[in-house]
Amino acid sequence: MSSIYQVAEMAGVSVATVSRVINERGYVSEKTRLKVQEAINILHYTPNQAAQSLTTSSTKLIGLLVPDINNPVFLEQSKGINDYLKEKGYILMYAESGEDDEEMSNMVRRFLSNRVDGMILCSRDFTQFGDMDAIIEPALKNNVHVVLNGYVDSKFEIDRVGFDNVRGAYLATEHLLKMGHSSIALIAGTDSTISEERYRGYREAHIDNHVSLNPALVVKGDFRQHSGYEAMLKILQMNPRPTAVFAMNDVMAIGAMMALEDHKVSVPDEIAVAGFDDIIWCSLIRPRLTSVVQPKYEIGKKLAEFLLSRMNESYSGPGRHEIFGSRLAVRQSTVKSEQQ
Amino acid sequence: MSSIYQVAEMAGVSVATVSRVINERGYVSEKTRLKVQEAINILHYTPNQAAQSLTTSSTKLIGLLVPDINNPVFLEQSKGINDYLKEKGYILMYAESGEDDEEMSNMVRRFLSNRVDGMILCSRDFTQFGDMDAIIEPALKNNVHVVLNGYVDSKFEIDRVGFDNVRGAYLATEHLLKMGHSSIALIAGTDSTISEERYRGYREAHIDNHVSLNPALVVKGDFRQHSGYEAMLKILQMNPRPTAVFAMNDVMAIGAMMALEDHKVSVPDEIAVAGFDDIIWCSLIRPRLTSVVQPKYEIGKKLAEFLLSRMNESYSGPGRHEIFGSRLAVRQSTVKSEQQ
DNA sequence: ATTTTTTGTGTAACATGTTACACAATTTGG
DNA sequence: CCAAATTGTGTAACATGTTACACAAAAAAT
Repeated sequence: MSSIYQVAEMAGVSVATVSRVINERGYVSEKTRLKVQEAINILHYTPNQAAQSLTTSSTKLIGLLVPDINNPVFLEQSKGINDYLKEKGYILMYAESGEDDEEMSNMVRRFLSNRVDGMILCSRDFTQFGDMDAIIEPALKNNVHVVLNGYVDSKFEIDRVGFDNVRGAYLATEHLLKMGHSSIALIAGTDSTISEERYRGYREAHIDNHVSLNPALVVKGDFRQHSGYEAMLKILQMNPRPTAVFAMNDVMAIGAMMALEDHKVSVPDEIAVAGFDDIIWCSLIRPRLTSVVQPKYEIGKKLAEFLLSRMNESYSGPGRHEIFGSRLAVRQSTVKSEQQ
Repeated sequence: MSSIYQVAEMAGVSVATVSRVINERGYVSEKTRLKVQEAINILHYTPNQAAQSLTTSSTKLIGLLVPDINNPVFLEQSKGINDYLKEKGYILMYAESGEDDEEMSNMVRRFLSNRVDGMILCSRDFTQFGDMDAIIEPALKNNVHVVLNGYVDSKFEIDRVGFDNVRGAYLATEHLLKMGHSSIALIAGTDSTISEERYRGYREAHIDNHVSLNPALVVKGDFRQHSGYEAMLKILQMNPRPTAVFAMNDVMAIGAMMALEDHKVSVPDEIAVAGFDDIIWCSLIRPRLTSVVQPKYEIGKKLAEFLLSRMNESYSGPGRHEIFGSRLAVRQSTVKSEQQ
């Protein structure tokens, strides 16, 4: 790999001059500039970002940690982050943590070791980590800013971007109630703040609409497709059988729909189904899946925005907490054909 | 950000000793080791990878360039790459090029500037770039290895991993012919090697099965969903109307199916549809989409494998070219119910 | 007890850039 | 035409690590 010294030698100038040419800083005569430029081209020289960042102490690198790259939710969020950051000259360093405590800590350390200028951590639920603060402390103590997507109680002043899960679940449940269902099964996710909040929305909608809650209607899943399938099998056994199902995320809702298909139960005529997240699959599957719309792209963008404003110190106050609102996309899976 | 000097000072030893503790190299007494370890913990010190890579001239970073992170094909491929590389201690630097010449060149330069140890470039079709060699030359001239996913004529000895498009298209077409269709419309992609090859498979299957080709049945798309929808509208106008459609990728096939749905044409009874890539959506949509299976994950893995073998010099011969074989996943979209 | 070997630690050079400062060559102004 | 201002270039220090080499202390061998 060629270095600035080789370029300097080939051009017959000092390294300082080469640096000036590259960074277009200070005085350089046209004649010299051309000589240097030519040497650079011949050697295919590119400045070593590592060495560069030693002096400038900025790498233009942002660490992004997501639990699962394959999950459409995080994917779209990443897209929002990437679009915003790329434009500002930053480049992303992706890493997958798989909702694992240890792994998460490792990747944060790895980011620090690469001297990222900042990092964005995403998780379905940070509360599961015994001590989230311990994970991010190394970053903060070294003045590397961190923003979070999700739920945390932190003693640090940290920016977070979240989503109004209570309201979202409320909307979906209310919609089902308004469609005349009074027995709505719930496919829940793993124990987490996110699940709790979505449950709360489900609950409140019942209360506000004077429909009594039946704990027997709650079946637990793990946010993955297969668990949705399994949960639906259990629901089909129930007696009396619920006429509607609300799944805490789309992937489980889709699993549930597959179970219904396999058992020749028609959606929405016999059982209506609603999901959460509004991933792209909702419009692909038939009947199309009613779902709570989460502005994933915008959430990503906001995360990036928060981070950058911290980094360039245009903001340095207490931890901000932006909660994005919900909207329900009503589709075929909850609207009987004669009602359409 | 704390440095090795601060650790050394706090522990009352020299930087060399701290370095020894961190890298577990050379002799260090237990007592000293503990003192240093403690200082590291207090300061939350992490070695600066940038400085480290200055001396070791290895960053453990691999650049990965894909045209579109949102495309399920590249996504799964990335997963294969990531899984393989992560295990070996490498970390990925993702970048999106959007099938753009300029952008691609930029990102390669960016990778070099970050002194990646190697890079993997993916494209649907490299031939579209006027001079692909010019893009990768800076890397190769600096001894940074490059592997490609796709089609290129290069003067360099470069490893490539591809897929047998001719055979894949042949299988899909043959299947449709065997199902009794003699008039099969083709939704083609943008002009590219990939399209040419898939066309060749379509053509050869016709010839081998003694069915005459009808150029009027070919409609051009751009590999995106909407173009599949539009193409299908044109196909529906044809007279006589074809009884089957083969789309050069799944995304277009799905667009086509949506058009058929909107026009209440039943699949596969009135028109059979087959796609290419076997993305996850094939199993989500109804009827399930018959598609050519591309071992995306394995292709990603192979790319990573090729790269690493070049990097650690366990291989340094001429450019390898691995072509993965095809298989057809037959699903509902091409098999009439009474035949099931 | 002396020599040899092993263990433990520090000094200084190097990897690749940036940049403050010094100095020389031009150009400008009176 | 000479002082002042501007322009052009080099030297050397610094950023943060690794490591060869030197040297001292402790342990083992004779």
